[in-house]
Amino acid sequence: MSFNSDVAKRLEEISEMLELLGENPFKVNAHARAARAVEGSSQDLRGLTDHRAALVAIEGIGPKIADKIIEFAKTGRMTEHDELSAQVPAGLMVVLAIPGLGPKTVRMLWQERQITDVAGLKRIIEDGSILDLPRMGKKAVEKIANAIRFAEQDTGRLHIGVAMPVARAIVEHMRRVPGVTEAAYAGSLRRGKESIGDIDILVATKDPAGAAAAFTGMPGVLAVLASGERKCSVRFALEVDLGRWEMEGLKGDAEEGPSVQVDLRVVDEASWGAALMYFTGSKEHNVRLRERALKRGLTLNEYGLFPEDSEDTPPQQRGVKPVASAAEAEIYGGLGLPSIPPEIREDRGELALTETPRLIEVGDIRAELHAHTTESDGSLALEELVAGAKARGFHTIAVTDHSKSSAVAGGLDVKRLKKQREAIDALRERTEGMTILHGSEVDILSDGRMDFDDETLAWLDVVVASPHAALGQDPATATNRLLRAIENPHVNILGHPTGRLINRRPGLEPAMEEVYAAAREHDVALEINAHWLRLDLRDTHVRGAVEAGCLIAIDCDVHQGEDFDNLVYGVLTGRRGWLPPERCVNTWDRARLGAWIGRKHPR
DNA sequence: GCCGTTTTCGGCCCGACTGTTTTCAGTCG
Repeated sequence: MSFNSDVAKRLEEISEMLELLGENPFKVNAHARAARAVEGSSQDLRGLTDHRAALVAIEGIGPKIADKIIEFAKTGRMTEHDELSAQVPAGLMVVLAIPGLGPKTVRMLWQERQITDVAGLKRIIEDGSILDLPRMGKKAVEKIANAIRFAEQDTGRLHIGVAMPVARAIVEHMRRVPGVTEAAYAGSLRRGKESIGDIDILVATKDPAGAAAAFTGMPGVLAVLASGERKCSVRFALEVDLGRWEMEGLKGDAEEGPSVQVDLRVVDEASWGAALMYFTGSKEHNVRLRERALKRGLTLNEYGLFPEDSEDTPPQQRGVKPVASAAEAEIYGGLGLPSIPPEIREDRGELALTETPRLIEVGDIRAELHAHTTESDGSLALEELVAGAKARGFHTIAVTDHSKSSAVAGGLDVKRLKKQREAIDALRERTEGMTILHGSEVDILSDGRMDFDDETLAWLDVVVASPHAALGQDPATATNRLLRAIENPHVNILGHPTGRLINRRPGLEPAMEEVYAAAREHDVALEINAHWLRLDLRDTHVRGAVEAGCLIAIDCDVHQGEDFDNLVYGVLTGRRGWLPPERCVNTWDRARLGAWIGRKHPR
């Protein structure tokens, strides 16, 4: 785990333990916020621990928390964390993680019945003694029991590539419901996060009851969790195809199969923009917007931006006319801000923008530079791959089958490479309008050596260098390994730099600042591998790389035809990293891209 | 515990839903 993640985890735990001890809620929130600031930071905070002022300069980190971070860097411990851990049983944190059980209830269970873990909670549910506690009726207890059951089989967050098709299908379903004038998905999915907790669907309609009925009654609904006038929640069945990664680590109820919670919010058309903004989040972004509104004598809620007054009743209930409400852009404008793209609404500096940034879009991408054929572990023949790239309007496709060390993936040795070159030359003869580059996804061996000698690397048209094995090595070794690959004079792109698989394995944890600096110096593009199981670089790394002046490549790592469709996830990740199109080599025209690649492969 | 274009002290976002209540507390997003 990276230093930032380690620190964030401890700060988050401090926040939760303080909450269970009944501490000041603002102190609790301050730690939670600091944890998010640390987790979301694009720089490795370990490098800042010699400069206290630099830590304190980060929003959400003050002098006290800075000292805790410094202590952790020096000693590997946080005294406050240790002291709190001695007071709060570890099992209580697991109980707190059960949806529907909040700090007040868990604290009450702990104090009144000495419950310190899930097993204890199950025991008093089974013997019925939980019913004697305040606010614990039959229905409440049944809900808790269901939540425990689901939590025990829950796999955590859902990959964006699994959630997105489901959300799109539900939005289409809701659009066809009579009376519905607008439908969209919101939440972390709209922000393009790599994984999501649940799916948020928003509709505008004149017939809320009809929309709710159409939602709770649609095919795929396994259970209705809540059903109100403005909000419904259901558990929805998932069909998951992990393709060449066999299904592992993603499981659901044994009988029902994997599922996801989907929330429907029903709003009036007039407040569509305010509602979409509110339900898109992030929570931190929204809080900042509300604070900003208050400073300007306004109040912001999911119904609109209103003039501030001292009444207790919310303005929309008193017929107060909003300053803005129908469109997101109007509300940002009313707050003196440019429109902020959903992907960067994370309270990571976006509210200081004076104009809407031009971030990369799917339509900007003109080339795929990382693709496999049946020669290694792809399922597309050479001709099919090139046809697929052409169908998407690309001007360049790079054929980059695995190198010889990736034996299980059918990696090519030099002899097979030469033969492949003949086939590519022949295909070039009969292909118009498409530049076909003959490259290789060359293994970066565990010590940083490349899987081919320099002569072979130079002979290839393009080289994507990727780590595939020894992904558990320590950070220092991993850093040297990647730096050595970047320094090779024939490497164009560093492929999936960390080798992580989301929710599956953490991958390498190199010193990213050093990787950025070397990549910039040696003119190597860092890849955003667009497969939704990888998204590697991840969003925060992209932000760091962009700030460090690096070039980025967004590649689908095509193994089968559908993989081209993963481009959207790579682009979303780029947008979350504030990536402008000109810094992504896949957006360049044929000549510029060819010249950039060719500098390392002279003919 | 953090923060400051009214502040270095006194604030800290806002509303819906649920279940257990008879006016509201807790949770969630």
